[in-house]
Amino acid sequence: MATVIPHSPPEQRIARRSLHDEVVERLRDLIVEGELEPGKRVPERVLCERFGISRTPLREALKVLASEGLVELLPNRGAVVAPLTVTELDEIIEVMVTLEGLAGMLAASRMSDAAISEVKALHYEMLACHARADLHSYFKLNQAIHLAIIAGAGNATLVQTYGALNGRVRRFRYMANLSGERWDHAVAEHDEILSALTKRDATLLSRLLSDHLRNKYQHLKQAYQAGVEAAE
Amino acid sequence: MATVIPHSPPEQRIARRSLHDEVVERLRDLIVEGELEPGKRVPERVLCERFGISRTPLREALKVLASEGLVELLPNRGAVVAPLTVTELDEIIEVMVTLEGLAGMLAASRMSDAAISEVKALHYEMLACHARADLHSYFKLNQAIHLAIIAGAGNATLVQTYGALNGRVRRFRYMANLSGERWDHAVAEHDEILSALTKRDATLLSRLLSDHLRNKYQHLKQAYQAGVEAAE
DNA sequence: GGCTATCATTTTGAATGCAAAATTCAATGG
DNA sequence: CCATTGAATTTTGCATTCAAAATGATAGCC
Repeated sequence: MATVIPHSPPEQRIARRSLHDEVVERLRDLIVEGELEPGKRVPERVLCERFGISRTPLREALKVLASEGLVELLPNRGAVVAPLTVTELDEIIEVMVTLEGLAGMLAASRMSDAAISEVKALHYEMLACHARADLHSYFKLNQAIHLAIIAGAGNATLVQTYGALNGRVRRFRYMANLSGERWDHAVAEHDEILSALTKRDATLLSRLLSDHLRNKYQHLKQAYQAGVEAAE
Repeated sequence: MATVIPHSPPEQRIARRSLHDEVVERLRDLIVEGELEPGKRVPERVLCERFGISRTPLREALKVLASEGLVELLPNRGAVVAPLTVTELDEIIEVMVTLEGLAGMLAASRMSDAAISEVKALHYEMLACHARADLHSYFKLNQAIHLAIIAGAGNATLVQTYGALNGRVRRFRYMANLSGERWDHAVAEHDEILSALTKRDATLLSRLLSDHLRNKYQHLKQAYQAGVEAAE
């Protein structure tokens, strides 16, 4: 019995999109982009009507998203968009920090020059957004840079694992209203990151990426908790 | 809009087991324990009969397991038990090594004395199995020790993430026929691990756990590739 | 007036049914 | 004899249906 295949086949990805997969993706987007409020119940009926499908593929999609941690299924009581406790958030970030570190370590040696150039291009686009104070585009490019480096590690499992965690926290991370000072600091960190990547300094890149995410989250959390207290 | 809940609720886990969850678990076990051969097609019909259920909950379970990477769904062509390429295996281990390192770092400071004592007990049970050359029980206890340390990190997300990856490779890891020398070495590494944990030396424990997994896999892979070549 | 109990309605969990795609297998032609 | 084609059968994808649980509403009681 061969449990492991000696080397991977070409793996064409032409696979026709099933209705089920379509729904998983669209529903995931709705949740990740924050269009569906966390903690709110999501009756199957309204989603069916929204997507124009029957309950069977919708329920399949809900189970999948539940296993990803994006929705919570209450037995006999339907689905709710999974709320994040700060504890869970801390935990997820802790793991993501580690994975970013791994990505940096690997990407430094494995990324092609072309891929590094692309990151550089994204970086300068991001600087442009910073200069224009275009927060939304800045976030998009920021994410793109991080995902590019993760992908640059050449480890599909890492990409997938990171992606699953990222999906759970992205909603929260977009909430940040960067103060000018913090924003400048984040940009400075990104400069260092790009520099380390260009020099292919694995240890440094790894540390910078980990620290960057830790810092980003630290400030996000402070801002959030200040907001909570102000609201009370 | 509160995206994050300030602190976590008691979170009672009395939830009645739905038929769907039951099937996910049983099917996962069948795959992880190697009872279903990788790469083999799994017609819905035979699984339905095996579990005595209809296709609806079974199909839901298949989608979930597909999202965990344990089965592959070929559109209109059913499910196959996901085969592991050596590339994927390398990737998964790379991530698991990192996560073990994180677990060690955290567990060293966060585990309770009682939890450490339990690990110690498992360790000595494992030594007994080593002495008796009881490989199967040894593997079980080995897994239990690693899972206990991962759990000792006090990070549910880490447990879940590690568990998902572990499920994909466990089948393969059990295949190992440890040579006497390698087995002795693994036991020696475990001694060091227990010592570092007892001393709560985070850095050391982290490094030992990472190295241990890397070594274990390295040898497993060599043995496997030797086996493949011998079979040719 | 407020609270509980009972019943109607809605919603979920799972089985069944139906159409489309894939697989099987036999027959035909080279 | 082997390859190819095409119908019969099986299998999958999704919709529909049915039963059980939960929700909401109304009436009765304190």
